[in-house]
Amino acid sequence: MYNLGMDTRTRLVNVAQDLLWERGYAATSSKEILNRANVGQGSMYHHFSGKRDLAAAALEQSAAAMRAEAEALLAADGTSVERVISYLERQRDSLRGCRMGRMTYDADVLATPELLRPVAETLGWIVGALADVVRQGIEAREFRHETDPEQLASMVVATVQGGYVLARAQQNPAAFDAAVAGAASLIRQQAGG
Amino acid sequence: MYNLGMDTRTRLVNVAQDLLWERGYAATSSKEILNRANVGQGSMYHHFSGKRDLAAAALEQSAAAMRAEAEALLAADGTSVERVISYLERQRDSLRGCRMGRMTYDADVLATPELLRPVAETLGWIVGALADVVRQGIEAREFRHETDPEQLASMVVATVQGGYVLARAQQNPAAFDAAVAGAASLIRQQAGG
DNA sequence: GTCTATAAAAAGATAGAC
DNA sequence: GTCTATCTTTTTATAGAC
Repeated sequence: MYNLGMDTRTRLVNVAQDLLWERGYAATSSKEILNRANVGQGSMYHHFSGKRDLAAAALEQSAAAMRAEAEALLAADGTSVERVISYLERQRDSLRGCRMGRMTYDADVLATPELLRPVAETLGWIVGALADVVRQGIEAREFRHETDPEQLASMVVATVQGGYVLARAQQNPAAFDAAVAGAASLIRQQAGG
Repeated sequence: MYNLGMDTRTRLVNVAQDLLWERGYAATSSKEILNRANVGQGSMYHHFSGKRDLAAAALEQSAAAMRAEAEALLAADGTSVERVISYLERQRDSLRGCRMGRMTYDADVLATPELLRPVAETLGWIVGALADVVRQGIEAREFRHETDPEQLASMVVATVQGGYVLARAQQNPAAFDAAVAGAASLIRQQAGG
């Protein structure tokens, strides 16, 4: 799974990415990472200064991946309205939640600048990128000219993030789908669809 | 703070409520609860079977409080649209986040039925109560008749939950305010405001 | 009913052999 | 570069005095 031709350092980072997504920072032990990566304790301390340092590398990599996915989605063809809706309705494993958003409820992450930074930057970047799409949509007269791009973009990202919370609470992806459908429906209406 | 005329059991539950909100379940140690409540270790094991049992009592109490707040808000005077908007724009300490919603990113909570139940029930109840308000608004012709009450209600609660995530990521309440304003604006438009 | 003392396990980190 | 052995602290839980 994790040790097919990858070097030790890469395996450690990949496993840490998965465990941070599944269990968060505080609830993930170094030992669990080492076991899953089939690596001895000494190797981690050779490549990293400790658990926090490894987690920082893992979060940076997850942040880059998430940003790349969003970048591809928002740069695709289609009208502005279509691209905003496609961000909302993109196929997601909603019970897994967001690997960046979930970190905001990990007290140790909030208290550790190098762990919080990738989270803040990634979510901030996505809101900004969506706001740009909305601005284009206003110029193209797809959205009403009174539309506040930053507010609409924030609402879209918040709906997705909050949809994860609702779905995980019910252990049912339908709760996520309902929230997203509600947002998409309102956006289509105001765009005159 | 916590030991002014309250009995030991009550103090333990109140402190546990606060710490679960601040740090979650896994990251809160029994010792931290006992210290803040000024209670010896033996007392906790006299009143509760252990940390999980105390946390379950604390979450039940927080769930009841949160539901009571929402109940009061949604039962207030005003049109349906006004009541939905008032839920969105209610004054909140947005950097603190939601004491129920945050638990969905605590792996131990998801794996422990007695801890997950109050979370699932409370968020489910709020979505249902908001959907009822929307249904009244459709009958009163405030909302378009094609409006899906469950979807709109889910979107409203998700916007709030996701707004917390955005605000905590940026450590800035403005991110929450923007998301909520975006949702309120779309709802007012579709309601012909 | 409340306390302290203690146990047993798990955590993060270090030392040093290979 | 990687491993195992060990140390220190913290965590949850139990025992038993008062």
